[in-house]
Amino acid sequence: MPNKNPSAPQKSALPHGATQSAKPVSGGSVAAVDKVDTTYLQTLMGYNARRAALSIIELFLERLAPYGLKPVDFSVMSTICHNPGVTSRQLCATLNLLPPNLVGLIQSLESRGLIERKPHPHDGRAVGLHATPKGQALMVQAEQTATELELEKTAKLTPAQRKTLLALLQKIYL
Amino acid sequence: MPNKNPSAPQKSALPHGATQSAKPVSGGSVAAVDKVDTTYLQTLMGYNARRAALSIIELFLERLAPYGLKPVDFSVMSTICHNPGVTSRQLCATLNLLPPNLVGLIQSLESRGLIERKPHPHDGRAVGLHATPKGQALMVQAEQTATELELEKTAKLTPAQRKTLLALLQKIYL
DNA sequence: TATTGTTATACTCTATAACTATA
DNA sequence: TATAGTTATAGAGTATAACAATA
Repeated sequence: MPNKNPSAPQKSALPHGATQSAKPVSGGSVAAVDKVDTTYLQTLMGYNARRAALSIIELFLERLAPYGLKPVDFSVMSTICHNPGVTSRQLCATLNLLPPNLVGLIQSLESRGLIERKPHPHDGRAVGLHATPKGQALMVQAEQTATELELEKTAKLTPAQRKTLLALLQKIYL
Repeated sequence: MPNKNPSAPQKSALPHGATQSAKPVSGGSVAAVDKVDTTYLQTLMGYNARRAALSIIELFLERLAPYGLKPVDFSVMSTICHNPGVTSRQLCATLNLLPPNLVGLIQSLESRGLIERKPHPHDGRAVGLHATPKGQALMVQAEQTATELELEKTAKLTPAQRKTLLALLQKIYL
């Protein structure tokens, strides 16, 4: 029984105006769809957040390609820059990544001369990650490019709406 | 030259209080990071939207698993239910999918008896997709489960904030 | 015993090129 | 010539299990 409370309206997974017992049009109900209705999906936060994120990431990939940075590379490099000495494990916890998937990424950044690995002061197991001057210089440019691209993609929003949107999104995942 | 306008403050990709010319602490600057600072990433819409989406999708996968539906399966089935006779090409355009990736998905839904393929009324190349009674019944339940799960994940938001968030996200990708 | 970092590997998701049948 | 649907396949992203070194 989908409706425990009959007074509360529920979504129906049926076309507008249709009911569960509605019969098909005579001849087999083969009408063409002119405009696709996505009313229901647009009520889902997961759907809208994903579509918005992918829309921004699409442009991100294009604009950040000259820096050789994809979204995850960018967020890792940025976090290292702003947190010198951060460990892999801390990056995983902060950015919601899995340790095995970070290994190759860190090695790549190191071989490009963007970061350095130094022994951790207290913990012999851990390794502190530090951006090199080259890495820092790259990220100053990359972060500016990212910020600009984001302002373009959110051009329909006022500064106040943009601030509101950021705060509300963080209420979901933080 | 990163700053065309020196009077406009810019993000620096450097730790708080640090400057490009700041020298490392004596001994090699090997201080441990206690709390990771993500201030900059949190100013990016792409980052926040992605993190929020993944947070919701994580629970979505768990709750919708009994229905055998993953996010894309769900959005496809839902769109077919609400738009009887919709074509694959229309689904691709609406949901931002690529045709080759939809083929196996449609075949799977058909072999499960959730949808039927009927000839298109005007276009001999196209195929109209229709949810079977079994598929419709499944989606009534699945959509209710999805809606409930979303309300849980957005529990920190007021109904007004939730509505605002949906509208603002759509301003980005629509 | 628990944790950091690592290796190997499997699985899923996404993207590209090329083909057919019809418009 | 253009479009709908399909096939095959490659690449990227994400996941689990297990191991060595250190706490």
